[in-house]
Amino acid sequence: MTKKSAHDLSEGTDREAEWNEFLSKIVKRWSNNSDERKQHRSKLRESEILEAALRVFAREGISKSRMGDIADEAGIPNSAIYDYFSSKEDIAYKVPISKLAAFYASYSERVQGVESFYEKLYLYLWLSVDFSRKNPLWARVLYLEVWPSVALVEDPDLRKCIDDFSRIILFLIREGEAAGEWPHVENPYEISAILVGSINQMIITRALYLKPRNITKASESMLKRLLPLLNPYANHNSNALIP
Amino acid sequence: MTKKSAHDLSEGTDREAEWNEFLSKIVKRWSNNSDERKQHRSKLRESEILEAALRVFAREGISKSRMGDIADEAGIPNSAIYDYFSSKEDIAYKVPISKLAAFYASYSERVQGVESFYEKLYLYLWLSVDFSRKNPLWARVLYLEVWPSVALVEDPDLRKCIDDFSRIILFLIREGEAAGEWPHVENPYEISAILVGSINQMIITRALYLKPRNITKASESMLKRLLPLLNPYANHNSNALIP
DNA sequence: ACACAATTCGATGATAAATCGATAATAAAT
DNA sequence: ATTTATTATCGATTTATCATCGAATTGTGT
Repeated sequence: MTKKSAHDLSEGTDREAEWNEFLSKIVKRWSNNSDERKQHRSKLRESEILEAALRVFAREGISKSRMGDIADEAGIPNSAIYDYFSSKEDIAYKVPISKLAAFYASYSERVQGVESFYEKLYLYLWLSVDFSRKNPLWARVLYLEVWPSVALVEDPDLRKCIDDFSRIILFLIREGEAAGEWPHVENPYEISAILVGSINQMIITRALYLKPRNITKASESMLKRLLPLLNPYANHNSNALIP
Repeated sequence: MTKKSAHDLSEGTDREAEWNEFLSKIVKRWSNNSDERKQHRSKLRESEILEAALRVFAREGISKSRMGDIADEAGIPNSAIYDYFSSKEDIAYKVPISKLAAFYASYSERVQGVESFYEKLYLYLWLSVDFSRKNPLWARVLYLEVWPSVALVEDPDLRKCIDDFSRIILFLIREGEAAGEWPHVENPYEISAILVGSINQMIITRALYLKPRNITKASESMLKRLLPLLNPYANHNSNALIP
């Protein structure tokens, strides 16, 4: 701790408040999507199309998926898709956003009560693996097709939504440093790249080859190797954290 | 070293020979592509199309690139492309293969004389960054569009070619262990995923945002952090290695 | 110079994305 | 309950791009 201990409590609370605001902004930004339709059946159909598209994209890959395939999968005529989405691109981008929003919301909920920034960070990465395990079709589309090429993408929403993933990590690294949980981080981008790259690589490998079989265990092992890079001297023990 | 020292030399040589054969097989497999054309102008045109396609893919992204764009870029009529490539997919996959082959060849040459497996591994990863720095258009297409989705790809050549990238790393990890350069590696796939994922994440970030500015320096810093994961106790110094 | 093979490219067909407007379903107003 | 206005649906059509084919052109060996 480099801070004066007299200030620790209040500063800690401020920091906590700042973090909560930061996170809830992100959650809110992506939560209330597509509330523009007036009739109920319409909202229903929109999400049906999204889900059908997800299945088709995961099966065929985005580029080989035809609008007709999606329409067939949803049991509607081809042209009906265009009543909801302006183009194939449009639908390809809204599919991942809708679930990534759910991920942010889920994390926001589960991180409540987690005290240290180390554990917040651990939970974040752990949950991203867990979420992709529970949504394998989505993971396939997002990690194999959309994420890598996000900058080629024109849709600014999708881009922001994915950029937020790393923004959260960088925020946590900085806050943990400010809170004195680990020493000064020379290059937060480097450690962030290591964390995101390694975890995503594991998710990708799993999506492609079904290896490692038990990705939860594998990711826990990996995180316990990588997070100590933040503080090589401390001996964090987060066994108790993960449910 | 756990080996009997009486055998060190001969075993080392065997190991070296095995490694050389392993590597040269990979190099050879991808080197002599497309020597089927009889006339010289034809070979020339084929590579002109490939280069034009690379420029267009890097500019527009593969899915938005039209065959007409590639034809215009190469200054030839649309249909001429089909004299060389069977489809848009076909050309999209041959573009990355041709340069990845050059990377393997380049590594094979430069690794000659490098003694330790630690240094061989360091050089490999370092060179992959350097190669992408020198071929930014290719890096953009390979890392952002082709690599992640390689398993969705039907072309078995491309898939094998990219799988070889990780195979080399795994081979080096195992050989380095067998040679006694580091202790038993519990899960080589984990460390391989960390190395590949982190380095690729850096290359991707560079391709997308031009950050970090000096990717060579950044990758050296990253590798010096990550490779010690192989042997937390030793103090390798590879400063002298990199030119 | 000739025959033969390799290569080129414009015309054309096939496939899939995207549009449009007539019709149907729902909600709102009286 | 009936009419009216709004919203939603879908078949027919248009547009764009991929891909093919074969006649014309160019290069090669004798």
